[in-house]
Parts: sequence; structure tokens; C-alpha cells
Amino acid sequence: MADELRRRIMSGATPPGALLPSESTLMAEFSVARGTVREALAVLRAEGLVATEMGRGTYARPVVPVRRLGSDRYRKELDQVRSGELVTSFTADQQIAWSAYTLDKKFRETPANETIAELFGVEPGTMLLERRFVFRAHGTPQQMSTSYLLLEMVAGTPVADPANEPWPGGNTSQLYSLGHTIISVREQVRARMPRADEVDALKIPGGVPVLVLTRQTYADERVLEVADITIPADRVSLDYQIDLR
Amino acid sequence: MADELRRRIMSGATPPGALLPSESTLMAEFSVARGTVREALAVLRAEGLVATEMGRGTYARPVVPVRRLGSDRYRKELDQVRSGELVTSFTADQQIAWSAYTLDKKFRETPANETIAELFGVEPGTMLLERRFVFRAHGTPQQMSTSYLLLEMVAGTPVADPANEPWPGGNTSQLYSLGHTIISVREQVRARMPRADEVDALKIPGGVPVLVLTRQTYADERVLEVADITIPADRVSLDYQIDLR
DNA sequence: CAGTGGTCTAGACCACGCT
DNA sequence: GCGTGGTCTAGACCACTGT
Repeated sequence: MADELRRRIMSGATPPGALLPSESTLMAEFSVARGTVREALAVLRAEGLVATEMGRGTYARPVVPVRRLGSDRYRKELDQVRSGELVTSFTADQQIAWSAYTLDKKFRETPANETIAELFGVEPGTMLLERRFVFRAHGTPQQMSTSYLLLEMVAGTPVADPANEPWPGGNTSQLYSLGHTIISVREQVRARMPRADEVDALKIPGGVPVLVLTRQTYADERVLEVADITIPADRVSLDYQIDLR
Repeated sequence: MADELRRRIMSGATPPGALLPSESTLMAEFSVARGTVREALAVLRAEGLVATEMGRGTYARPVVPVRRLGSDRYRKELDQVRSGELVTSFTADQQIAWSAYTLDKKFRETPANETIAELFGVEPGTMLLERRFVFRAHGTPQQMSTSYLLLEMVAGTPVADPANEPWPGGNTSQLYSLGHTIISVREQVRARMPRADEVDALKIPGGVPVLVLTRQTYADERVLEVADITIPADRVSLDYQIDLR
């Protein structure tokens, strides 16, 4: 049954966005019990082929345009630090205007756990500024991140004040305002199924994994920022250029 | 019910690898019907917390050591082209000996479709050598890939002969043997749930997404190889270094 | 062979969305 | 208020895994 429904979606007989027949209709059509219908739909949901909305029905998942997150976005940000243009890597990636960009933010001070300390190359317990963000484009949540800065470096500066977010030019510009120029970025990329809180915050449909980036930003051979970035995988492709010359 | 079982796994009460109580035991313990037990387990499976094996039971998913696929692996491969050492980026990534490395392979000639043609920068319909591989470490499938080379470039050479696979030094070495030195690699990274054939070929447990890389290998400013690489996401982290100087 | 999960039926009540 | 999906019960037969 799942095979037949999958075939209909793949072949275009059930176009993207279209509602599938209701569960009771499918019971009649395939002459099976409700539980069987629901199991078949659960399979398709797990594959990310369909999504279900309470009280409305189940529909073929529309294809969303994939945006590219190029590794050259840091270079662009760096180039524009002095231009005064209102951009960040986020608005550039999303190809949206600064005005369509909104941000949920929550700052707190916290000691470094072992993982973060190792990424920073400092002792566990070192005090950090933790900044949690949810990025929205036109109000729709697109990605979330938790960024850490060494508290000793930012305490009392404008960077530590949530009221200054979103900050034109992003992280690069913030670090520059503190007198640091970033020289390299290391990104570790993993994928997994989202946690319940991530599904909630980012409105992730069923069957969609998330890409998780752990980013270390280097300036002067030191790690100045560590960030965990979570992005629903159905809307994005990461783009890396590796030069061997 | 799913919440309680999740708590047990998270808290360590059900250690990784341990079998959960059987479905009938859980029915008794929680005083619910079988269908309810199965739905709760389906939730945990979708989250990747547990895996189920027919006739054996359901167990908390063991934490598998994550291996790193560093972007510098191409550089290493390049360095070793002339050393004659028996390595490829795959054996290096897996930290396994050459002898533990086996490969399923299937070669055929095929015209380029639009997507591949664009990645190569050639006309659609250009003839290609398509090579499908499943990489195994100690017999366990770890990743699969479909690699394309311009037929005109490889026809009649040892590279076009499946009997020469696995080829020491990998792709880099193959291209070198044809007189080309790779100068850069571009990787596009996406994540999604695996298709049924991928689940089957790679023995991917439920709730585990795959990382999909589209790789373009450049030599002499031309794209000499295009490959799609599929890796189960529970065993791997990709590592990229972005230099801004 | 006993015990496990895989699949299915036939019925029930509830929560949500739309009109 | 009607139709949608969400959840649940109680029972059945089958397929696979281990001993």
C-alpha cells in the first residue's frame, strides 16, 4: 500500500502539496483496516514524502527550494565589515533583505563544559557568554544556533548586550569591533533526527533530519567563538571548496 | 509511555546496547494494548534511540564511534600518490588496513543527464563511465558512491577496468595515472532520510538519516570527476577547514 | 520449538479544523 | 456539526531468531 502511494507521488499522480485521500477513503479503496492505512502513511511520513496536519489531512510534501550555504560566506562577511552594508551571512544565504530578518535571542553567562572547553582550548569552567538565537526569514524560523564567546573578552562591551542584535555584519563584524580579525573557520558537519524541542522551535515536518554544524572561529591562532548551528535539512545544501594547490 | 522509555535510556537505566523488555512484557507493565506499545517504540525508533531486530527484540542503540572525514584527506591522498603506500581516503578515514577494505563495484557506460552534465560543464548526452561502489570495512557496508568520469578520457585505460578496483591511492591516483593532477575539490553536502535501496545496501537502522555529498574533482580548471556519495549519518562527521587569509 | 517482532482486523472515543 | 486525524483496545495469524 505504501508502495502504491509512493508511486503515485513519485509519478506526479499526486502532485506536491495535494491532499491524499482521507484515511477512511483509503480504507475503502484498499479494503484494509484503519490501522493498516495509518501504518502505510507512517512509512511515507518517515521517508519525508508526506506530511500530516491534524483535522486537515495528509498531503504530498511540497518541494522547497534548496538554498546554498557557501563556505565563502565568511569571506564575504569579512569583505563587508568596513562597507557598512546591512548584511550578515544569514541574510546573504537566504537572499532576503535586512528588514525581513528577525532574531530570537537569549543571553546568559555560563561556565564551559568539557566539550566546549576543548573546542576553545581553555580549561573547563572558564566563564563564557552563551547566546541562543533563532533566525527567522519573513517570520519563519529557519535555523537556530548557540554561540559561545569568552566572557573575559566581551564583558561590558556592546557585543554582550542583546539589544544590539541582530548586529550588522554578524559575528565577523562583532569580533572585528573587539579588535580581532578572523583568519579561518573550522566546521564539523553531522546529521541526525531533530530533538523534540528543535521540531517545536523550527517547525520541522516529520521525516526531515537536521544538519548540525559545530563551528570554531579562529583569529590570531586562537579560537574566539564556538557555535552549534542546527538547520532543517530539507531547505539547505552546504557548499565547501577545498583548494589543494 | 515513549517519554518514560526515553527517560530510561537517557538516564542510563537502559544502557546502550541493552535489550528493552519485550512487547508483551511492556503491555503488562504499562497495562496497554499491543498496538500502543508498538506506537511508542515506533516513536523511539524514529528518533533513532532504539533499533529493532526481527525475532530478537528491541534494544537501546549503542553509541557508535564517530569517524571524521577531514577535508584534508584529498591532500593526503595527493601526497601519497607517488609513495606507493596502500591507502585511499577511505582506508585512512576508517583507520583500517588495506586488507580489511572490500568493494562492491558495477561499471557501465551511460550518457550524461542534465544534472551531471551541468556539474561536469559538458553537453547533456556526453558519454560517461558510471562506477557504482559500496565500500566495506571488515565486510560491513559503510558508504556507497556513484562516480562519473568522461568516457572519452578513460576508455581503454586501466581505470575503466573494474578488475583494478580497489585502486591503491583512490581517485586521485587514478586521475594522476591518466596525466591529471587534481587542484581542488568542491563538495555539496545535504542530509535526508535514506531511500529503501540505501537502507538495504548499507544496513541503515531506523531513524538514521544519510549525509549525501556531491563531489566535483577539478584538475586543470576542468571537472574531471563527479561523484555522489551516501554515508549513514550515525557514524560520521565531516570536517571542513575554511581559510580566509 | 518457544519467544520475539511484523502485520492485520474491527471496533471505539477523543481533539482539532473547517464551514 | 461533520469530517479529519490521534489514540486506544482485544484479538488473530505469520515470519524470523535463538536454543
